[in-house]
Amino acid sequence: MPELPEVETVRRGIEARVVGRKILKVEVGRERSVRRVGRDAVIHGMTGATLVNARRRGKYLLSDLDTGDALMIHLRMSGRVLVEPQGTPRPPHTHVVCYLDACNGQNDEMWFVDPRTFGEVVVYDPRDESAVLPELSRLGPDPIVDGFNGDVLARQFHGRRGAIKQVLLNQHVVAGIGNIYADEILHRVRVRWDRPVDSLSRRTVNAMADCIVAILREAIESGGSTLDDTQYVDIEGKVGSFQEMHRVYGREGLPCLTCGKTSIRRVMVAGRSTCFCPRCQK
DNA sequence: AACTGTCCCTGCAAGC
DNA sequence: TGCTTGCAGGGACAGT
Repeated sequence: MPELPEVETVRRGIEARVVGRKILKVEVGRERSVRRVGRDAVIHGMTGATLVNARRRGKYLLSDLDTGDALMIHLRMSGRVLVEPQGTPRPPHTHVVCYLDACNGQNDEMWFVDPRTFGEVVVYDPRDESAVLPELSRLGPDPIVDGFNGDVLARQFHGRRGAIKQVLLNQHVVAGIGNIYADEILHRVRVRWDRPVDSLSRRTVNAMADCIVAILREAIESGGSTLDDTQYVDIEGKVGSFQEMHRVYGREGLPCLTCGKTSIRRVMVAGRSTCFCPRCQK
């Protein structure tokens, strides 16, 4: 599932393959993928426009257009952005198609593909950002884009209560961490998912900040994590490899790779599966 | 303000 | 074999 490292990998792909190319024509299949502003706004907003950059905040992909408008793509659970030569058969659930101008003699299409349709494509006037995308202004710091360390994390934890895992999943606290990386981060810093956030020592918070940055950076270098359902692939359709480095996620019943003794346990927390080592994580 | 539960949606796997 | 059921999960939203 796309979390920060997967979204960052897609961002890099858009930067390399789409930025600077004019969008000649736009087709929207399923209205639900453009539900926020509607079909006409997306078609009219992107037709004839050129992406001038590819940015990211947490799991939000953002681009400024040369028309003055902006583009936001959120992959949510199952969204993909793919760039393929014009005429390539499109996969099922291709909801938005952008025809790109020729680059090195190649006419390409950029597709937004999303089986579960939780993802969305938004084109908007940046002056209306707080009205169209109010959640952007509420996002916490991005561990890669923004300066991020123990001081920042301690400040974000201040006044909060509840289980550390749910706090890490809260995008208002830190932007970009999802279910997989939350489990991996907590395992590396040896903290159990249900530790109250206000019970963590300052030393542990510092270590956790270091783990957040380290794991997310390592995952970006691996091109993200692709699970067995292969929902996530990069813009070229290639799978990531960080799942091979997972030490808890998807390893229920297997021996912990750190202590080598205890089996990884899985419990459901707020409807999300949570994997941890009962021996290593306290 | 911050927390909890519900909902959205489809594909797939397990169970009967 | 073919149905039903449950699970996967990000985040907005409503309710507390």
